[in-house]
Amino acid sequence: MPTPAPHAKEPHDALGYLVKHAHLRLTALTDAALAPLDIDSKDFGVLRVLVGRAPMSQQAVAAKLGVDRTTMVALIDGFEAKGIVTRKPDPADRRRNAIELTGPGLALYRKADAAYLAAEDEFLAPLDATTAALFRRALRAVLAPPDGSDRRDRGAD
Amino acid sequence: MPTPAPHAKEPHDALGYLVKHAHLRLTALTDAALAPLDIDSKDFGVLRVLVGRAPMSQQAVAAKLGVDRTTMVALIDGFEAKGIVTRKPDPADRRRNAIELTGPGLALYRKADAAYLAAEDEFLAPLDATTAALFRRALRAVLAPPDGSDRRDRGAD
DNA sequence: TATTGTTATACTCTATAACTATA
DNA sequence: TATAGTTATAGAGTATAACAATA
Repeated sequence: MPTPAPHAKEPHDALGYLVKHAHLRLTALTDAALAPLDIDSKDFGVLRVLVGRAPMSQQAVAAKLGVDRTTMVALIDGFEAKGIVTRKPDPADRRRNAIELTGPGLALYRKADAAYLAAEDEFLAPLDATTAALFRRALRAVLAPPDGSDRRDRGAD
Repeated sequence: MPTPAPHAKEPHDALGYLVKHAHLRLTALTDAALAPLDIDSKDFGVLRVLVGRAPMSQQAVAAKLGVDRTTMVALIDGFEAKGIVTRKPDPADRRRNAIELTGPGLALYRKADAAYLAAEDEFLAPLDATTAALFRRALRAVLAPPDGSDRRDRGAD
């Protein structure tokens, strides 16, 4: 038989579909959880970089998140307007802006962190604790830089 | 309780970061694997819906993939121009286009499927077989319809 | 009146290029 | 010259709205 019968595969079994929709669902959950605080998942990613660290330049934050420095401008604009961060010229190098969480910004982060963790828990609810931990470990393993391979991180949060 | 010291969390520990970058990496791998066939991951998703099934309307394909019907138009345009699918009015309902894989389209799908599976394997390479299977099951579980009022375990797939 | 495919349009997101001020 | 931040612009991707053909 030259042409074996084509078998109908369920598209939803493709790993790409599963991972993509896992991402969509998790983002929807975290966005919804953070919405009452008037921030979204991407904003929270920035807060997470800033918290508990010395003031950073916008470019350093951008690099940590894998986004372009031009993309950071609007994000920091919004944070500054809300009083979440301060943006002052770095005395050591006045080309740089030193970005630092304010008191209210830190308070906001704490609420956001709780909301974010609750959303994570909701996302992982179908898994028992052991499986959830293994799931997390598997994700880390899969993202560990494959030696000798060229890898490019893109995008925030 | 004057505000406990803010702890610096590694942003890359957030589940959202892990899932997002897993998606980015897997997409990069599958896109690269499919590029020699002149298709990408999204095209492959469409092929996967069409293969081994009776001809479908554009809208049905779009719904299966969770995209808008207007988005399907250009995708099918490209496939038709390449001779991968035929697009003829459905005799039963002439508003519909019956989309069907051609012979060359099926041959292309077979090559694409092999390439896609190889990319999946590369993605999962850091995991042993048992963990990889568990990872897949966990993804399915996490995507199981959240509206299911009845929380009962349904034995995986 | 509702639905399928189509087109035109708008919107979101993000990157590239160019400008400024510093170094 | 080179770098950080800013601005304006462009591109990719996808959705919304309107229209023709069909039901």
